[in-house]
Amino acid sequence: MADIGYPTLKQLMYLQAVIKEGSFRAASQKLGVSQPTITSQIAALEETLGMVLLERSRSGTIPTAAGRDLIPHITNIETEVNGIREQARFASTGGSGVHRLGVPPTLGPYFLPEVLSEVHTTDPTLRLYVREGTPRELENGLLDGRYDLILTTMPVEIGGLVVEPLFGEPFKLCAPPDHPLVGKGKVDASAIKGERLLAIEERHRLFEQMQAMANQFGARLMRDYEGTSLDTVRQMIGTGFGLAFLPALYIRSEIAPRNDVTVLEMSETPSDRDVVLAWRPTAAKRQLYRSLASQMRRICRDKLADCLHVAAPQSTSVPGDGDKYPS
Amino acid sequence: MADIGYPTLKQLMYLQAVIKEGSFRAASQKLGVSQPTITSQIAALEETLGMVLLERSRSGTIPTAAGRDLIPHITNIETEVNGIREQARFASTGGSGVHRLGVPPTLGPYFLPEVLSEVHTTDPTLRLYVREGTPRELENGLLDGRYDLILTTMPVEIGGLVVEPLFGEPFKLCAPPDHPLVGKGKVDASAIKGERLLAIEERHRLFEQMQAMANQFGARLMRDYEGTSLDTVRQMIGTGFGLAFLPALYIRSEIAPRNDVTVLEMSETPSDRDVVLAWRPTAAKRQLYRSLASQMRRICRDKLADCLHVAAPQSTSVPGDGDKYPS
DNA sequence: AAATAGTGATAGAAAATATCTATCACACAA
DNA sequence: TTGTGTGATAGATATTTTCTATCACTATTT
Repeated sequence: MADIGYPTLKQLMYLQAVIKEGSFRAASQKLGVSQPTITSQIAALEETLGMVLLERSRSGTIPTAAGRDLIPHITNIETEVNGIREQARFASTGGSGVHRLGVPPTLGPYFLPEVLSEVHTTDPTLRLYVREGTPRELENGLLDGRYDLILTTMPVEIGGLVVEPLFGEPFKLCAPPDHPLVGKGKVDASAIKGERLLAIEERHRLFEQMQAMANQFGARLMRDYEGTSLDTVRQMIGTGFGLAFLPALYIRSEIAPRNDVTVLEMSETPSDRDVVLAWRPTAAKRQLYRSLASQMRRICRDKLADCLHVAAPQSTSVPGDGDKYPS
Repeated sequence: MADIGYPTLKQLMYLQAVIKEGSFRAASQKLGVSQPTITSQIAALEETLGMVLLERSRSGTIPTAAGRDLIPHITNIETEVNGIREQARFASTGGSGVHRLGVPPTLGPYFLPEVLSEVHTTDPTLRLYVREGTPRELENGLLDGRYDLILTTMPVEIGGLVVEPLFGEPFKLCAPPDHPLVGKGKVDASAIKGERLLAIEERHRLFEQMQAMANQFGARLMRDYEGTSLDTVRQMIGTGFGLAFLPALYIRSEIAPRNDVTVLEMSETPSDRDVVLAWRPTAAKRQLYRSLASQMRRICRDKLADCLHVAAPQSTSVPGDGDKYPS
């Protein structure tokens, strides 16, 4: 839009006040500036826009048709500016606002419900907008700003992020109820040597961990029947397809309340997967994120200690993090 | 809303550009200002609002949650500001805009349809928002800015207005079809001496004119049966209640097409009512209004000369109009 | 008729803000 | 190691905003 200049917000507010008060002097008193300020700023506005906006007389002033036409626009602008200021006010009173949290689908849905209620009670102004993605997607999304922080599992591959350990999540061997190993007490590693184990799809980080566990016990993964989700894997176990290692939070959430799958106890347990919260070192709300991580650890210690190994309360950073930003 | 300051429009536009372009330098190139200008203006905005709005790094910048939350507001403000500029552009290309025209209910509905079509064809950007009122209401409304201009009849009682004569509107005597005077040729004034005439309600200027005409011919107004509108008066004439003087434009619009009322021809005719267009001497668009008055006279001369006495093409001002504003 | 009180406009000075150039410190890529 | 990108800082300059003092005019009051 060529030729026509830009008004300033002050000019528009001065015009609105003159129209409302009916005179330059009344408006100047209302706004706390001098009357010549109002006169000159409105003259400048009229020159910028190329329109006469007010009819001036010695008994006061009324808007022209052109001036009147601007009023709805100015009212809308005022509303938006006050919306901005309201958000600023909200932020200044400690409001935490909306933050986008990325989570893996094999973890988020089984962990977040355990903690978000208390997080929200503690800070009603903090709202977490949760979205799922694979660890690769989560890390890339954190880097390019699509997430503000992510819940993920080690290893975090992109350098330079702040990484706060939350807990280690054990895996447990699950079998159909009529499997020969059920009811036989602790299962030795030799019992599943050569056994074919079910697994989730390869694109999940969890697949690699399932692969590592199978290798650890001399078992093999069935590559012909991969589950698209943990629920699918559970269903396959329940219908007698085979055994699988499943994560503890999933078991607690989706298997413990049922009896279609039996959780076996092994004499030798596979390694935990280490769950962490991560964010950019430049994040404006990094103090808030650190507090959030601490709170999540505490809730895990209070409520989930029987099935998780809660991490020690200190952060680490992945190599590449400079001294510039305290984590 | 205490404490929180006001952003400026430029600051908001700088923030929006940085978020969109992904870096201060790209935004400064896009906006044609130097990069330190962007840096310092956004820092000032963050201080005004008390919020960190951007995460800065050496690879560019992304908005914080607080910064992102401002984007819809800034977009709305930009839209409204461009709406203002669009109106300015429209005005600068000769657009006439919306003007509020006050008219008497005994005249406006019978006159405006004769002229507004051509007025609109001549200037499609001129829109007249028509509202009715009594002459007293019209003059007061013009003074306090509720109307931009008014169609009214003389005398204009408030001083200091610009008054452009349009035409003189004759009155004609109307009778029921079976009245003894019907079919008797021209009616002498003596024929209605002592006759009781119908009239409109007293609050209309027209009532005074009907009173004057009755006095002129030695007749009397019926005060027991006043019509609330010209249509009501016509209906009363048609059902044999009596005679009345009615204005020529009303007759042309509402009676000529019917045969329930007969228009008599008198050897002595009553005075016209003088119809004028009036506006404030300070009106920004007074040149437009003068052109409008000229055009209305010309249309009356072209189309309505058989029933109106069109005024000469020059304006007069009611005493009280200073030399300050050309009319 | 004179004085007073209100209006918006103008002139020039002062204050405040915005923008500039030059340069810095840092990180990353070649 | 060098070159190229980023945002930040310092100080100067330019521009804008606001002020005080006063004007011209009109309407009201005395």
